[in-house]
Amino acid sequence: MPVDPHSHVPIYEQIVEHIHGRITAGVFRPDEPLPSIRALAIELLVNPNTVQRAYQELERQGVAYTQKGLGVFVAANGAISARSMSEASVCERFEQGIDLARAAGLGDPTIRRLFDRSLHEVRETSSRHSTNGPSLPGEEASS
Amino acid sequence: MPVDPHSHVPIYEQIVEHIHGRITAGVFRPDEPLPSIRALAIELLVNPNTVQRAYQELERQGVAYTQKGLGVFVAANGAISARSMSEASVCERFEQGIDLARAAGLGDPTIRRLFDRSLHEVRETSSRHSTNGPSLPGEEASS
DNA sequence: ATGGCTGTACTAGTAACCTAATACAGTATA
DNA sequence: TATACTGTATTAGGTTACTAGTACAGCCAT
Repeated sequence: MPVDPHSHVPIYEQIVEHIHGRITAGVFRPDEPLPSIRALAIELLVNPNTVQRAYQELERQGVAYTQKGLGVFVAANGAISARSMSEASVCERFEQGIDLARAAGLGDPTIRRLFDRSLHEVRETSSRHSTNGPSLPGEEASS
Repeated sequence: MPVDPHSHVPIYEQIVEHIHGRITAGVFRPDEPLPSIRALAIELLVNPNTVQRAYQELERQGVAYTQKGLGVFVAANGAISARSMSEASVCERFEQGIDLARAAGLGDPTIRRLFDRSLHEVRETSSRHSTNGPSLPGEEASS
């Protein structure tokens, strides 16, 4: 449950990005159901309305589709869509950091050094996310 | 005026990070005055109260100090403080991106590829920030 | 058909961030 | 002293994100 209520990014967006990651990683496969709104709300200690909003966003993106009374399912091309959305989110964060660094007059070598430092720190602190399995088959084929 | 009212990060924090960058880059030097609250509010098209909040935060961090009736000035060790705060902000963004990427099952090579792509894209789009001069003496000495 | 799931919809309330307007206090200069 | 800058403080109002509670509607198994 990687949701941080104190983050500046809205919870529903965190959920959307979380689902993107799960689909990209192959945890949720096309035509398989996502966790029910209520179940995920309980798991994340979040209001069901917040989860619903996230699922609406996923449907708007074409990553998922809804069958009333049955649940929300991963779309046929959901894996591809989710992958590109995931990469976009990642790059967005990277670009924000790079913008900040450039504004501070930092050069590319320094920026790369900071990135490497972050890469190593996250490795040490990566004892969270992944509620069902700590080791997953890491997809390794960038477009 | 790099302030984005539509961003999820509060305007006052954007201002704080902006000032950090200016001090780190040597635009604002120790014991020199920062722009007045009202002047910066006009420049950024923002409410003076928002700028005041940013300046309060800078003072709380020890980056700046206030002399009532005179203005807000860069602290003696403001450059060092601002530099570390800038780097922390940059790394925070990087770590957010890395967390997202790992949650999507992406491996280090892919993550580095995305980072390089971001680095190049920002270079092309870097025709903003820096209100007074496009080229500044780039500090190049990381701790 | 009843019960238990699913998603959907609506209203109300809270908190954070920001805006707006105003008033006050300290400092410098003419 | 008057003026014009500085920062400070207070009150009110708006928007967004989220919470909370409730009610409704579709699907399915018993």
